[in-house]
Formats: sequence, structure tokens, C-alpha cells
Amino acid sequence: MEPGTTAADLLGGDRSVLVARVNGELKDLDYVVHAGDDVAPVLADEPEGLAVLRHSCAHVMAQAVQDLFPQAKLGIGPPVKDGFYYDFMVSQPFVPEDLTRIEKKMLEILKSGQSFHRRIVTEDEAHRELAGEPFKIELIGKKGGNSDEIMETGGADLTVYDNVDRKGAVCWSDLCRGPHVPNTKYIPPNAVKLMRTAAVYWLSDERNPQLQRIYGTAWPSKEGLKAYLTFLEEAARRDHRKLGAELDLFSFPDEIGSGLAVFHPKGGIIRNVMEDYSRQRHIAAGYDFVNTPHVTKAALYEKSGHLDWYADGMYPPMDMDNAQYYLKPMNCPMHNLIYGARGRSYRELPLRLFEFGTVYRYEKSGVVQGLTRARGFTQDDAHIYCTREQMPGELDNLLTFVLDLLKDYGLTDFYLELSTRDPEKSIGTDEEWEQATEILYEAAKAQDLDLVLDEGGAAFYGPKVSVQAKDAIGRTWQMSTIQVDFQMPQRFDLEYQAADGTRERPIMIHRALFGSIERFFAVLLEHYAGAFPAWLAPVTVVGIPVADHHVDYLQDVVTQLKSAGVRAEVDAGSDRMPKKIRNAQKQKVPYMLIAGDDDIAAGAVSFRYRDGTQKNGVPVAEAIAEIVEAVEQRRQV
RNA sequence: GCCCCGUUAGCUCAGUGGUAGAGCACUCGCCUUGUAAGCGAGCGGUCGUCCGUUCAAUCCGGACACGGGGCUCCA
Repeated sequence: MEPGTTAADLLGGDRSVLVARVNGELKDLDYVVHAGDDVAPVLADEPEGLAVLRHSCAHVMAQAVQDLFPQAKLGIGPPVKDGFYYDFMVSQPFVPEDLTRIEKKMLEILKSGQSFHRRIVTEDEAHRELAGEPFKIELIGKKGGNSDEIMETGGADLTVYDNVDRKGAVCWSDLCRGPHVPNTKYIPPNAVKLMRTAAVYWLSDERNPQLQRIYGTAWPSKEGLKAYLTFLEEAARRDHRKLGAELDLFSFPDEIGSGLAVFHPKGGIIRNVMEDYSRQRHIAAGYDFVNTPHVTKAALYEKSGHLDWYADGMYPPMDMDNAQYYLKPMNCPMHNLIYGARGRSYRELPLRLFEFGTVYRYEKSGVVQGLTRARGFTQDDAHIYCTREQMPGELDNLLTFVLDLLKDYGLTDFYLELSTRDPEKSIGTDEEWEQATEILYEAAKAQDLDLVLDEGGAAFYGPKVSVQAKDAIGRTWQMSTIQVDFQMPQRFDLEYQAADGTRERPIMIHRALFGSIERFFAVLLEHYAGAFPAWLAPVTVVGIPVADHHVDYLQDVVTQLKSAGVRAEVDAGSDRMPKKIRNAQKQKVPYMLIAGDDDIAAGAVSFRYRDGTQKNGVPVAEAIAEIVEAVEQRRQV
């Protein structure tokens, strides 16, 4: 190898090669390689390459901003999921017109073919160069750290990237760890877009000053950007808050309060069907059903330990009869009281207590979001009390049960996440935690699904496995959680008598499949984009008469459907037929049954399916059989 | 909780320092209908709430409520 050979020399000048991986580390393409180095290309369409592309884009944006707003002070500008951002201290928040100007300036820079040059500087030099950038100066003081917030500092070496124009003049510089693309020509200008602004605290600490953040997105190609924008439109179209209003499913009346939903009749039907099916499956799986109150004296949550850890997340107490009462934020302590209401035998275990338990949590005002983050919601909550020996088998069955049930609701693509102890926020011994974590890990591994580790993400009382499900457009939602708990049985002094007559402590498993019914409702609503399968749709069939005198005939068909358990109705209103079809279509009704003179003469009805396809002259008995089967099979239409 | 933005009829949205409009929905007529909007008329708003500025506030200022986008958080 010639001395001075660069990574670019080895990898070629293809613009899809953004940086090099040299002995496992990402390096700029002008990195001088040594004999024996392992050098591989990093392409724009792999995750690391994309991050480099976006990070370079963040620099270009910052250059454009300081060009247009010379007083703007720089914060940090890393790549993130789907794009990048850069934070700025400016006297006025950016307005949409500013974004347009900045975007235009960025395009000029991208097209001008500036190159990125890496330069190692001493701390003194950095201080001198960045004298006008107070936030950057602050970062220099933090060099050597590894957290994302201070990735800009360059780690061990302090490095600066210069943006250099074609004449060799430095146009802009930034303290940065890199690496970057060699030249702005590597970033396709038609694949970059600024998305929005937001105010954020410097280093995410609310004691710090606030900066203005600009989010942008960047992709390897125009098509990539277009696909992303289409995805965003699709997600907006499916937004459960929008669909909830359009389909008249639920609302959040101001008079009740933020984060507190009311379900309208059609939403109520869907919810009932969801709950009924869940109830049926839980009965079959050996659960016992219980009910507990919505308020309780403080003593209960003092005993459980929740008040110590989560008082901030609870509605404030009500003073009454010389005691403080709280709205319940979780059901477990109440289930423990049911367990402890009398002596328990090993013969009763595992004891599985199930409840659709409504809980109230004081979510901070800024985090409430439709049904996915509400202040009052109903958990499909169960607590399983079992022996240590029963636990592995119980967890195994539970995971299978959960996944099976989720599939019945139409979610099919899953992975699992194992959340482990956060030593700062937990109770119990190391040994207990290790043991519980190990058992959960084994059960999760047995499922033949991808397993992701979430270090320190567990609740204070024990580790958890959660099921992450992908919806119809590929978004991931945390669905079910299963948590092992050695602590609560101890705090509540729960016991059972073993076969040998000794008193033993049961182990408790917390689990919720939907998490919250409201949230699961929202996920399904978005997953199906409002077009619920026949068994969940609030109205499965609408009968549409061609003219008024066909109403009675359809009414008869609908009566038969109803007696077969199908939710069906006739649109007997004064609208004309095409209008009725339009209405049913807007309501995303799975089946429209149309009848006119021809159908009546043949003893038939005509189908119009939700996708617009038709099937004419179907004998009434056949039509009913087709619909009943689809509903019973929980099939999607 | 913090920052930015928003709130006009049931819904979607125009508009103005001198107390308001459209389309859809709804009601009532007419029309009697074959696969996404038949025609006409009518009903409907203390312009989110309160407090200020002003001769006068839906419009300007402030507080609060609710919503949206983020930050932080999510037992």
C-alpha cells in the first residue's frame, strides 16, 4: 500500500459510500489507512451511513441559520430517528417563513459542493475559535464523556469540522466528533426537508436556558424523502383522535377535564366487543374475576410503597372522615387484599385475579395525548399468585396466551423487550432481582421472537417483559407487559400453606395485555385506519334500499342478521341511494347490502364491500351465511 | 411541569376595533331514486372563560381552561 493511501482510494468515489469503517470505527473518507487495516464502505442506505448523512445535513442547516441569523448561537445538532436537528439560541423563535428561507439557503450550500475538513485542535485553540459560542465552550469542558448530549465534543480528541468552499475558503466551522460526508454533493438536495421547530432546554435540563430547535429530515434519495412524507401523511390520516371524531367513537369534553374520555355509542360497542372477547379468553385460561373500588385510603398505598415512589403521579388526596383518600392509580394492592382476605392453600395456586380496573394517574399537562396517554383509563389487569416452582411454567403460558390474543385482534408482528433493574429506583435484594430477571429472560427466549434489552427500564418492584407490536404501517407500540414481583407479597405479608404444612410466600406476576383498553382501542383504530374487521365494527352491515318501498324487504334481512348476532341496520332515511352509500363508506361499514326491484324479484341482495367491489344478486340465505361466518371467524373484510 | 402555536355554528373553516359568514350535519318541504353528495327553505354562535385597555373588544393585553407540536416524564 502506498503511503498516504486514504479510505476513499480503497473504496472508490461512489457517492453512495459516505464514510469508511476502519477496524470497526467510522472514519472520514480522507482518513489515511495503514497496512493491515480492515476497511469497509458505509453506504447511505444503511443505518450508520444514514446517520452520517443526517449529521452532515445538520451542519449545513446550522451554517445556513448563522448565515441568515448571524446572532444565532449554536447548541448541538445530532442525527435522530428519521432526520436531524440543531438547537440555536435566538432572540425570536423561528417562524415557518424562516424555515423556508433556511431551507432555500441550505439548498444553495448543498449545490455549491462545499467539502467537510476535519481538524484536530487543542483546548486553547478551541476556546479561541469558539469564543462567540457559549454553549460550545461549555461542551469543551465536558470532553471525554460518552453520552449523546456531548457527542459533539469529539470524545478524546477535540475536533473541528470546517465547511470549505470550492475556492478553499472556510465558510463555517463546528466543534464535532464526526465523521462527515466528504462533500455536500453527497447529500441529495431534493431529499432534505425542514419539518418543524420546538423549544427545548439546553442539555434537556429545565434549569437551563431554552433554545430553539429545528427538526429536519434527510434521505439517501428523493424517493426516500417522498416515501417518508407519504408515511407521515398516512399516519396523520390514521390518527385516532381524528378518526375518533369522524366515526363518532369518543370525545374529551372540556367540562370533564384533560385526558378524561367519554365513549359514544359506537365507540362503546367496539369497546364492549373487545372486552367481551378478552373476558371469554380469560375465563378459558383459568382467571377469576374480581372488582375493586376507585378510591382508597392513603394507608393502602403507603403499605404498597407506591405513595413513596409515585405520589407525584397520583391525583391529590381528598380529606374525608379524618383520613386521606386517593383515586387509585393501580389495582395491584387491592388484589393483594383479596388474596390476603383468608388463608390460602398451595392447592389454590396459581391464583389468577383479573379485573377491568379503572385507574387515574395525574399525567403532567403537557404529556396528555388522546387515548394513548390519558389521565383516566381502564387496565385489563391481572395478578397471578404462584409458587416459585410454578413461576417459569406460568410465565411461559402467559407469554403464549398474550401473543395469541393479540393476534386475534389483528396484530401479528411482535418483538419482546426485557426491562431490567434501575438500582436508583428499586427495592429488593440483588439476588431476588437476578433470579426474577433470569426467569423472565428464559421465558422470553423460549418464544422464538427477537428480544431487546432495556437496561434500567423496570418498575421499582421487579423486572418486566413487554410485547412490542408493529401496526399496519410499521410503527411499534408497547402492548402487553408482564412483571415479576417478589416485593409486594412481602409488603402485604401474603402467604400460603404448603403441602408440608409450612407457611410460604407466593410470588406475584403483574400483567396487562392491552395495557389500557383506551390505548389498545387507539392502537387498533390506527392499525385498521378505522376500517375495523367485521367482528369489531360498530355497524357490520348497512342495508341500503334503492327506493323507499324496498325498506321492508331489507328490514327483514337485517332482522335475520341481528338474530344471528350481527350488528346490522337499514338506512331508511330520506337520502337518495348514492348518498347512503357515501355515508356508509365514510363510516367504513364492512358490508353494504343493497336491494331494489331486481333483487327482490330474485329473493336476493347485492353486496357492496368496503373496498368498493360488488357482488350482485346473492340469495339472501347465502349473503347472511357469508357475513355470519366472517364475524365468527373474526375475519377482516 | 416548561417552550412555541392554536381555540369563530355539532364538524371543517372564512372574516372584522362598531356584537358575524360558507360548506357539511340537523329540521321541514318537494323529488321516488341501482353502487361516494337530487333540489329548496329553515334552525343553529354571549366568536373557549374571566379580568383589563377603549366611547366601543370576537379582534388589542393578561390570566386561566382545553387542544396541537416538541422537551421532560410514562409505576
